[in-house]
Amino acid sequence: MTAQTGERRRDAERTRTEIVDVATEEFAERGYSGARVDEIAARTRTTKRMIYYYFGGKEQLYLAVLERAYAEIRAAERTVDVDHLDPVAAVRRLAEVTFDHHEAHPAFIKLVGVENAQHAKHMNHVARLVDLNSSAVDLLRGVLDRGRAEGTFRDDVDALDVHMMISSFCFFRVANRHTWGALFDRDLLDESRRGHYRTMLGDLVTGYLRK
Amino acid sequence: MTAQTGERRRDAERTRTEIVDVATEEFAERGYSGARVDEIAARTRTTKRMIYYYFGGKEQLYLAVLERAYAEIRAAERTVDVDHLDPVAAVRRLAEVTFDHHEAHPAFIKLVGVENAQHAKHMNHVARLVDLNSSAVDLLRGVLDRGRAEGTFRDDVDALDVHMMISSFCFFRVANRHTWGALFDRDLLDESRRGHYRTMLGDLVTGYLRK
DNA sequence: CTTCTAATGTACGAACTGGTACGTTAGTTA
DNA sequence: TAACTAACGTACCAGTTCGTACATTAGAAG
Repeated sequence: MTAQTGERRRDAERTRTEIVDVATEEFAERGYSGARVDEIAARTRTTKRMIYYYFGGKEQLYLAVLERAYAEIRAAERTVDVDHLDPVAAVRRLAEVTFDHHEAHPAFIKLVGVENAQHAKHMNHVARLVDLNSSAVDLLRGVLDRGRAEGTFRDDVDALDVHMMISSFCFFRVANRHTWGALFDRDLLDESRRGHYRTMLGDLVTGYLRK
Repeated sequence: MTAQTGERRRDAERTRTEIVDVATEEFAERGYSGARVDEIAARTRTTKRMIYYYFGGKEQLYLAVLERAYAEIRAAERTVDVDHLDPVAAVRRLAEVTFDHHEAHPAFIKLVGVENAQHAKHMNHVARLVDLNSSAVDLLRGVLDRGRAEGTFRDDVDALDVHMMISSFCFFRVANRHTWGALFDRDLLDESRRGHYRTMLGDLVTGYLRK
């Protein structure tokens, strides 16, 4: 309750946050079973004991990591404003935001991969996540409705399918960067090709939607 | 050299194959560090000792798994014949073959994820893989050339980019099945939606390519 | 200043896990 | 049938890794 931040040697909140920060990197990089509790502790200014003190165990720590990662990305998505754009431009804008998100949060992408590798069994235990998650799709649905009413878009498309189309392109580019680089000698995240792929995604989606 | 197959108690080739079969499932399901050598051995008709006898260690076994998985999928790709189809139909056919492949080989998809999680560091040690891998893209490039010559396709598209477009859609659907199911309550592999997604992919790609 | 507790650190144990030393057997060859 | 080798099995070790018992301290409360 005091204001002497920065010099306190005991700060529960700070310790918790730091543990989750480091754990996010560790789990993203090595997977659930590959991640080492000792390693996470070592890269923190505190000790392994604190992980068990605050979180209870490796699994609960992973849960905390997952929950925070999703909460962050959904919060960012909610800030997008597309109402002042025409439907085509709005869809393109949404695709670009998703594109940028994926590029800016590689650790998140990796966590999604880790969670899928475990059949999403942890995610089901975090009820809060499901509530958070419709925001991006809801935005998209609104835009699609406008486009249909206007007569610009075909009217047999589902918002979730379009979201999947966009996500898959963005996800793949980040997630499979390494095998793609090894097999085809092309770095999908090379800065010089960034604009090209961003435009390509927009063309792809709007092209599909148009009547 | 004898012909008494089926009753031999000692069959090196059979033992090797069986180990790789089981290891493929184990590595795909649990990841590299999550996979247990003891578990692989237990699910085989032989013992852990044989894994070390034939492969040398966990890492070399993983390499053998990876190499065989890629060899299989590339071999299947090579069998596609698109020369008798017009460019648009041929592209659609290639997309569908990729789509079907991904659906039929979930273990392969998971291995790709596992390998990317490790920055594809093992793949670089399997030189044979890189040679194998251009087949799908070469086929596609030929079709794109025909389409351009014919005037049907835009002429600013790269075959590798189109291949990426197709792969990303197919990959995502299989790889992220579980988180998608948990977050949006939609099973991307549900049989009743299979045809829908297959058509959607074809529309998407051919729509993008057309002038 | 004393007391009390949340927060923190140290040291260690039990189970797991990759790997190996050593012995055995099937099947081939002379 | 005797000798030889590839193929196989058992038992075990050494290092790792999650988790915990126990001791300690910072800082708030009275």
